[in-house]
Amino acid sequence: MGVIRKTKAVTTVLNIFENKNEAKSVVSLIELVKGDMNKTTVYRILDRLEQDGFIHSCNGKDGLKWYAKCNGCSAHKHSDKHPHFQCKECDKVECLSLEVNIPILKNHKVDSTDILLIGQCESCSV
Amino acid sequence: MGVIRKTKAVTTVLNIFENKNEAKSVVSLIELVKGDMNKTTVYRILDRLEQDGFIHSCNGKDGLKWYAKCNGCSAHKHSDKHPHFQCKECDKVECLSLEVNIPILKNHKVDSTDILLIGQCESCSV
DNA sequence: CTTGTAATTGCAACATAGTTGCATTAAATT
DNA sequence: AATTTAATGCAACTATGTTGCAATTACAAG
Repeated sequence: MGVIRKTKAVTTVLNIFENKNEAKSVVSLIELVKGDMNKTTVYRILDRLEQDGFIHSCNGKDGLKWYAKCNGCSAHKHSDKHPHFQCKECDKVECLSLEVNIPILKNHKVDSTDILLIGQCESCSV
Repeated sequence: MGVIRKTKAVTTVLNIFENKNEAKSVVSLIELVKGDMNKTTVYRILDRLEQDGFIHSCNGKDGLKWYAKCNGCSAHKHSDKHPHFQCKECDKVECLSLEVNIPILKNHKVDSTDILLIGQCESCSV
């Protein structure tokens, strides 16, 4: 299941993440590849790439989904549980290499976390 | 600015939060008061109540907005920066009274956090 | 290199969440 | 009771994301 074919569209999307190690919102990705492929295709490629561990997603402050390249992930082991930062001025999302330790909750099984820090990025806090 | 009038619609929404101290998604609120008021009104009332510190919002795992009653907040001081928990089975959102301490980030001004723990709630982890 | 098949894509239509403008209604102040 | 202005309803709209299906294409097998 889940063979990923190296189509032109997949290559295009992968290149975007390879060339610049930067998180991208789905909306901006669709805009970026407009003309090369359909928005449906973008959604489907992102799903596949995420399932196979090439990229990971997080929710931005406005409820929009962002994607970024994974470091050290595969379809089997997803080690990308890092927090993210979003600038409230320019909206840019960054992956943070931080450990945030969450206290154990009784009566709850926690199996993932969504941690987003919101504020001003370096360029915007002048 | 921002005078909140005690209209029938506002009272209805406030009662929902007073009677049961439980987070509600906007969608479920609209459904709950269908017949009593328009969905536009629901969105606008939620905005006003949040601005005035009666309720606070958080983003669920699917990017949907959830609201819950504030404890100890006002329009001037918003002390509700607690994390939330969402059950991946039943989707229910709970406020957690936990302190999660975030390491200081150099080059970033952090002024709020969005922390969502995802897993199984008590009723669903049988 | 050709062929078979299953993954991938495009497209149009749809679904859902949320917003806006404007005319109407109704709190609350006098 | 009259006045003022916040609040509401409604319809139309925007944006994000999904689905079904026919057409295309990667790629493995011969």
